[in-house]
Amino acid sequence: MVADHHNHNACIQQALATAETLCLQQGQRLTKVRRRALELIWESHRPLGAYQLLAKLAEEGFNSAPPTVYRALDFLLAAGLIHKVESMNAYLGCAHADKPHKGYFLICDLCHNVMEFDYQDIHASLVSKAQQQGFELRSETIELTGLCQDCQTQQGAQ
Amino acid sequence: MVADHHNHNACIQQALATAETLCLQQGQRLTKVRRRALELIWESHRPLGAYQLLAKLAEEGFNSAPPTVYRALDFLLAAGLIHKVESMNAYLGCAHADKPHKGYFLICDLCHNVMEFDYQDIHASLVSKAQQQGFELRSETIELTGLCQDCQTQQGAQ
DNA sequence: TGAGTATTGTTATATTATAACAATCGACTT
DNA sequence: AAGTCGATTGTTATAATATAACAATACTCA
Repeated sequence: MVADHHNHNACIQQALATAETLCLQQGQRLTKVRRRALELIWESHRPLGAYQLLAKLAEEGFNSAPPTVYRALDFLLAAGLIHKVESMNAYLGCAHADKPHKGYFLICDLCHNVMEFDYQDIHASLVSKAQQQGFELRSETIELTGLCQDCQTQQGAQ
Repeated sequence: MVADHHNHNACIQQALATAETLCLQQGQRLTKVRRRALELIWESHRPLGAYQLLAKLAEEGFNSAPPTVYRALDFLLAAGLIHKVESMNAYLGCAHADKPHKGYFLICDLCHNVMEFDYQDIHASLVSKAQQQGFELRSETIELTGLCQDCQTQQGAQ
């Protein structure tokens, strides 16, 4: 069981509402399976693997073949509603889908919770670093692992 | 054909020599298959997939079952002689194996060449960012994609 | 209603990676 | 030189992640 640091239900509802709005604005269709996939990803609150998600969808009567889940994931990624955590092959709800941004993550090696963090200055450094080498930046994968505060405390307590 | 921006042969020899030295110092054995794997990774000069590497090793008479290549890769990763590019599931020679460091990469979306870049200030920012959230950093995955200078030029020329 | 596009269903397969246990090798001891 | 023990490699099987290709259905809009 994960401690509930916040009202997670509310943050799921918020994310879904944002998703509805964005899709409407952009003439994209948030179909049943896409919507439910997004909701399930948010419910997990830590990165969810494609096949874990597929299993949950299957339980609810959705088609259980891989393309179902990968199509939903592709859609949600393209819409900026989720991020892929490359180092885990797993997917995570994006907390700021309304403001296009890169996902910068802190991933706990023990509890596997993930925090998205702010990055304006780091982003600027990276862009300028790249420019120095004549490189035109398109995407950034920033995934940091280590121990979150809770897990440090628990380790110390043992 | 890739333009030869430098004497790549020399840089492979350098890398192999460093590998020999490091392994000796640490009482690790750079066996035939490990040595050849490292050499092949360097020869490609861009990230090489595990099964691509396996195929090359097989051509040369090494065992052609997956564990062969994954064991070699695990060894080389643990020794800091190569990096894994998570966003490509591919492996790359480490240019500074003698100084422990994280791999920070610029990856060209077109030619797939990869540049490792320097990062002291970015590293410092990331550590402090993490600390602000009570997070103890262990590993960093920094993979930037975009267009390298050559590919920008070629695109413009078309 | 019909035509055309987007979405989903379905089957098959590609790609990346690991588990488990047996055989062999190397380094060191006696 | 033979014995021992741990590290390395061989071998078979399978897990985990992801995509291709084409058919069927649903949605949109004229």
